[in-house]
Amino acid sequence: MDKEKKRIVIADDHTILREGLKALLYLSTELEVVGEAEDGREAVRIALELKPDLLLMDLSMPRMNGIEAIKEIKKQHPEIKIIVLTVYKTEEYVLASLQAGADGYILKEANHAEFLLAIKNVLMGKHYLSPEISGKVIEGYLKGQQDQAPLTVWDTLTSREREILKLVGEGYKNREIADDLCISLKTVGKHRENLMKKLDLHTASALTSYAIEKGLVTK
Amino acid sequence: MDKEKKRIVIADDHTILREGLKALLYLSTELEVVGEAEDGREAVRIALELKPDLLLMDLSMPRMNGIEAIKEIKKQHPEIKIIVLTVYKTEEYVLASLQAGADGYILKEANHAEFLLAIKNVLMGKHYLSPEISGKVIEGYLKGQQDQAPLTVWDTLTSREREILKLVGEGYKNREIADDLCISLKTVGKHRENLMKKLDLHTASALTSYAIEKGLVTK
DNA sequence: CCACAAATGGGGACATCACCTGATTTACTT
DNA sequence: AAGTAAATCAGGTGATGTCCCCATTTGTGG
Repeated sequence: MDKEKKRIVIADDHTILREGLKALLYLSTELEVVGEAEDGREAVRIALELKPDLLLMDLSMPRMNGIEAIKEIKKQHPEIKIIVLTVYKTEEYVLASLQAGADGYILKEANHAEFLLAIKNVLMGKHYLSPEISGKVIEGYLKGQQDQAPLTVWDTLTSREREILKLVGEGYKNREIADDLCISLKTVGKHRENLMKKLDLHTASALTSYAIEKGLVTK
Repeated sequence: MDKEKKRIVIADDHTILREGLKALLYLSTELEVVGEAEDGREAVRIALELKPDLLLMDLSMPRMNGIEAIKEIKKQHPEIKIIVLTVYKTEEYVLASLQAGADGYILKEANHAEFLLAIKNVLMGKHYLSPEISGKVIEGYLKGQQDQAPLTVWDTLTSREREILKLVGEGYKNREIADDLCISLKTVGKHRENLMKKLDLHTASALTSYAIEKGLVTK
């Protein structure tokens, strides 16, 4: 096909999985792993820097979850193909991933062959969904077209607020969050303030509690 | 060393991880993957059937968890070496694994080199624990050998401290906790201080996080 | 083009908390 | 009877967080 190998980046917080995938992809003559990331933010940075052909992305990662990372990357470089590689087989994750711009969605219970098939398809510009989930997604996708009025408090949060909430939930203090996101301490405090107002919570602990309850925290 | 390759079985519910590990181990001339299992029950069956030199075991698997599987296997064939490969880095899992008879414990965030090192050590009859967890565990484990006393940090907490921790986890502030328990604000602060010292945590959020993780919060 | 929301930041008052120094009382163990 | 751990409380300092005020920039939709 191509003379050049396709350049791939792997984003997953489990090093041993990344190394395994590398070894797996190393067996292929058409693919080459050029970078790795162990959290969402790093994934965005590496993707924008290396501009790989394909990005394999886990969903639950520290610091920034996969969905946000996908949005960020796709916004700036829609040509970078992204395949979600996760354990979640429920609709909400699949839909959220697709809406964020993912080109493929495969489960960690997939085998080598399916894995390569997904990569091949996505690199050719097609989409790929694991057979286990494709069924339920299509109906949900079609159904989700007409109605749209969930509007829970959760839905009123901006993506940045969710990002801060996740970090608060992981126990970071404002100073650390500010340094991590390269924004002012005041801004973090402001987001936190807005979060507490929207959620009607009044302590850091309550925010943490909420974040964990919402499944925002990886750990 | 040996003329024959060491025979290894991998038990993990994520196929892609198993395949990745196989590819990784395939690079070694001394190791050979002879079997796989995707849940605990299967792991027991395969292990007893193939009697491998080494078993790599995930902890969270369908049907039967890794701990139970380890106990079962070790009961019948103590000579089969078992390394736990998991995402959990909390003491309780480590201790439970060791008590069940595991010979090694490594995290999925370990890299290739550490992974091979662990395998090599365990195959030579030694034990191996990931550096990230070895510190806190070794003391607790060794200590737990002679005297029956505190096995985990958790066990060093007094009942009052657990009571405060629960309330912290539910998002109450010190003033509220004090009123609730009819004690001084200072006393609540002291308990919190002791808790943080014992648990090596440094923010209210981190305490909350810990409390929830420990299942202390009902809600 | 204008309005609005989202994200960014600053100032400042005040509350809360983290972390240290002590202390006393009670109760259980040796 | 002495020793020890648990639980209670006090004082203090500096860090952190809460919650108001305000502003600017950017993008998106009417």
